[in-house]
Amino acid sequence: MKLTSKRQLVYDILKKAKKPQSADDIYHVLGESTINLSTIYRTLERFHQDALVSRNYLENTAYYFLNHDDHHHFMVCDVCHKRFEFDCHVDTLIEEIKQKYGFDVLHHDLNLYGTCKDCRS
Amino acid sequence: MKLTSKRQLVYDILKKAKKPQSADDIYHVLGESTINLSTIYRTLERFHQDALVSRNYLENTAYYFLNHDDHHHFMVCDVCHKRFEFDCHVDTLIEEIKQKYGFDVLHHDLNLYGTCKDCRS
DNA sequence: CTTTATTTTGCAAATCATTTGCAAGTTAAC
DNA sequence: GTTAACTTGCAAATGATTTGCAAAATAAAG
Repeated sequence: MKLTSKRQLVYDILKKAKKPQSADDIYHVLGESTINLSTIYRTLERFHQDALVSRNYLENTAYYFLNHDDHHHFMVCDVCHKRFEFDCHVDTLIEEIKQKYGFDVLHHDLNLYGTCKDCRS
Repeated sequence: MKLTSKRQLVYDILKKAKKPQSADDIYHVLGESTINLSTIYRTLERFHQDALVSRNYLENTAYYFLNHDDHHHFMVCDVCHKRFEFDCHVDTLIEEIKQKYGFDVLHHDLNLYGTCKDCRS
């Protein structure tokens, strides 16, 4: 894979980001004069293929984050639609899956939906 | 919620289906002369709001299944792109989340990605 | 350091899933 | 039955993502 300036830009944003980024998030950070949206999509897809990033779908939008990051998971509140991150420990679950189905799990995607603390009260 | 013939049709399909169905899946079963695609979308969304069905996103498509069904989760193979269902036991995880964050989890969404048994050999 | 082969990018248009406005049709309740 | 409220079809809009193609950038070779 060639190291180009555009790819570097996208990579740097993912590196700095505290949360998974959608193509559009990145586009808004960089600005339309800096990079084309489709370049971002192609870059993210490429990174994903080359196992540099992981992808997580929230609703119908893809979010990407560097693979060596801790992975991210969200709780989405049905009432206020805010998103909260949570720590996930599914290692034992994944180990069970490997044993049971012979499926080698490389990444996973876990979202929770419900009502957040504030909206419950 | 009014009981209409179109809603009945959509409900019956979800009832009979062995796997979660996308709006398009249902549309293809019923045929374009029977129901309009947007009616299906509206119906599924309504069912979802009224907690009759659950929704699961795979890639950027929403899949729906009746709430009293066992819930469904998929393992998606990166190589052959086939989808396999697996039993999931995340009850303890969800209980932890409630304790830790005060977030009341109503449903969840868990997909695994990796390499399936056949593609590993 | 120039030439060449290969890959990447921008742009515009296409595609896919989903949503929406509006007028016409259906349902529930009086 | 008549009315008020809700649902549906249709066509057009939207949002996320993909694609074709020609121009630009990069790496490789000379």
